[in-house]
Amino acid sequence: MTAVTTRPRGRPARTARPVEETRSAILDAALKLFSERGFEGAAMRDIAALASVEHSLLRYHYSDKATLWREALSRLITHMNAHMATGWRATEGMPVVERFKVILRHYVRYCARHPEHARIMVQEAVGDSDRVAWIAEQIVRPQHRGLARLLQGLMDQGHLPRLPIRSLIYMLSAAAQSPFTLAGEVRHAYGVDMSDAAEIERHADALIALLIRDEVAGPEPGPSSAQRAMGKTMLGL
Amino acid sequence: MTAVTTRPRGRPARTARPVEETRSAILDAALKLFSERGFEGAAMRDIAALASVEHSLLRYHYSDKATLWREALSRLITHMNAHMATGWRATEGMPVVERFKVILRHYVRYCARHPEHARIMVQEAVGDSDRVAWIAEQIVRPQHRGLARLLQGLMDQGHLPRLPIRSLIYMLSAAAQSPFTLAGEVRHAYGVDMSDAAEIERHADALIALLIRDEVAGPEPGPSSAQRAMGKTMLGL
DNA sequence: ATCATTATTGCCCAATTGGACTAAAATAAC
DNA sequence: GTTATTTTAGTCCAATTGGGCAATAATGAT
Repeated sequence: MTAVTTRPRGRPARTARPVEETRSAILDAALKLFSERGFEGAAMRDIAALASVEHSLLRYHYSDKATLWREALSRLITHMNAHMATGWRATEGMPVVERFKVILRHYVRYCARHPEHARIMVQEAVGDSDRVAWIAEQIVRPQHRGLARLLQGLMDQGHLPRLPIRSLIYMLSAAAQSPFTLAGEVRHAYGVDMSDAAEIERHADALIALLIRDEVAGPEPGPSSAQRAMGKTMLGL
Repeated sequence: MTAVTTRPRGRPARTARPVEETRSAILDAALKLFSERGFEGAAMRDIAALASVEHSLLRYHYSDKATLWREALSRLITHMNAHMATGWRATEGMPVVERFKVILRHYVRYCARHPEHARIMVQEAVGDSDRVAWIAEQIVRPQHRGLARLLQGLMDQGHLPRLPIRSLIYMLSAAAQSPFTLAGEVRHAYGVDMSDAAEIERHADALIALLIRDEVAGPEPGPSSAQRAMGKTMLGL
């Protein structure tokens, strides 16, 4: 009565999927559930199910839950670095303001495509779990270092108000991420889908326009600040 | 053998604490743990322990976990409304820019004192739980309605660039909340305690200066935009 | 004084959790 | 072909989970 058609134990006949693909599927699933439910809330078995794999396999490839989390985030960082690096490289010779605008837009697009990123940051940035320390060391510090230099340059040239750099960095990145991190809320409150490409660009435009408010050019007496502000936005960015 | 000194079942002798205080302690604990670990991650028993109460009592006062969550958030909203209302009332006659600055500072202080608020918004703004819908209806929509009118006025008078209102609201509130929501990260990455009063005011200054960049006054030719930006910040806000 | 209601605890349960261990097929090494 | 290694699945376990329920002291009503 116990064994009628119980599937035999070990490795199944279909090893069509190469190992790396399996590992990647596991990390994808882990990232998704960790970001949606937090570390404790994400069950290993659910991650396994999402990756179409038995839950014991997670422990085979990644020795425990904390390791799985770290591996998933490591891969995310690698992707982010790759994405942002193209932005920095592509603008190497540019005047600093133009460069900043391009990089901002790049960043907004990344936030839109990877809302898990910001969500995990928020979920973990509390208490004293090892994970906060890991994030601060692996992600926040390197990222902020590069950004701080760029922002300092912009302030020195008067393209940005002279604010405490740390505040500026936090305001800037939060402003970039916010509508995507809160995409569910936006959908319910406004009926708008923030994964739509047009919405993404609109938000990038808005962020850039909020931060950089250059004069049109030259020393002409200039119109009222109201008219200036309006004209600016009409230009697209 | 089973019963040696087993405490008798029912209500204990010490009913020193009035009921309302118990209920309030439960909501405090619930808010704290929901914000730190998310809905699924927060265990009823842990909430109970934090409120120094047996876990069955939660089910007596609030029939189930979802109800407890809703009650905790309702009380949070009430507090927020009360806090912000004083800001709005206190500035009723003021010119719109000054009013905006005071209200912004008010909001930053609220964010600093109640980082749970933003953290819960982020954790829930995903998927299609009933909780997202509840938040959008109860919190986001009313709050944004009031803010939108104020921002529209500021744009019309040229104190803010003319951006899509929705984007502006999300950028603005995220920028206000960010360093407090991520306080753990800030502590690890910068060694700074964002609950410190001076840091709170510094961040409020930064936010205000980033958003409002009025001319000093009058139509004099004016210094370079670099000098202007610098002078501005030196003024405090 | 008696009785109903309120506020609280202790104990029970079925389901779920992270993890340990075992079984076995696929693959590579010889 | 045999053997070792890699990769997978199934089973068992102790702990924890949300929720159900009975017991009982405090409080209030009569």
